Amino acid sequence: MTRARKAVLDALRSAEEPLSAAGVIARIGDICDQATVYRALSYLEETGSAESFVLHCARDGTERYYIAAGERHHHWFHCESCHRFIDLGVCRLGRLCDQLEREFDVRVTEHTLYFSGLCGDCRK
Amino acid sequence: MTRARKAVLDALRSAEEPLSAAGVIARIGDICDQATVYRALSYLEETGSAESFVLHCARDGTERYYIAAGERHHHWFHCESCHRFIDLGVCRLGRLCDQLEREFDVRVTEHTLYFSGLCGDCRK
DNA sequence: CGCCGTTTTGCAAGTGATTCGCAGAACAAG
DNA sequence: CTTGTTCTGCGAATCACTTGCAAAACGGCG
Repeated sequence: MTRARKAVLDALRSAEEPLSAAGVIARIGDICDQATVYRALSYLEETGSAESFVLHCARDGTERYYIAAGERHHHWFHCESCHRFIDLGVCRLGRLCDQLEREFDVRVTEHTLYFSGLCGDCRK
Repeated sequence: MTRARKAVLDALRSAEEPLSAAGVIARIGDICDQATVYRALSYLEETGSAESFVLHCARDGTERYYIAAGERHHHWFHCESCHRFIDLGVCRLGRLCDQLEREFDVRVTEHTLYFSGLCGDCRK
């Protein structure tokens, strides 16, 4: 693993929430170029060390967010007010996926799911 | 409802699947300008006549897809081979949303969910 | 119907996120 | 150390989408 890729993976691991490319660059942009960050993120995803999803948020626009891959994949809640993410724990769609595969005769290889709204703090 | 907006809404209604802005423009680009299509899509979504989600696909890249709003919102399956969408029927996440709201003390105002993989035809 | 203030449109240029081309740097194997 | 391969930085390009602005369409109302 090269220096740049390691730095990107470390950034993802130490973040407690999904990071956009811009987020990664904000953290380690001094270590390597933004093109390198993008390439490293693609590489990490291709090799299974990271996962990503595309999320649109009013403040930051549409960006792809990355997370270091863990044992099992998680889903996230995004607060539209403070723009933090809350980890909703491991995926609960296993049964639904199976059911849909049977019901619609498809092979589901991946799914994208996230929730947005207001977190407890911002709702008060 | 203006001519352009009506044309865009008709395009969404007559499509049996989510359309990207490019898809709409392919259908009615001769009637109005692409900027108008984008503006009309935003307008339709703001006023509740359409819904959208952002999907990434290997062939077409990352685009926002729109559907004419029906009684209840649906979720979709996207085939990575023929790039067609399959309507998976109305949302089945009601219970899960409620549960997550209680479990994590959040207010879920919207969610994004779609599945990708291979459809029955392409799997053969 | 004609006038006037508001909205919408077309066109062209601008943004923001992401990707690419290319030449030099870092590596890996022998 | 040499050589072939992979990775990086830098700058330019691309893609999806947005905006500024002037002309066109619309909506009331006298």
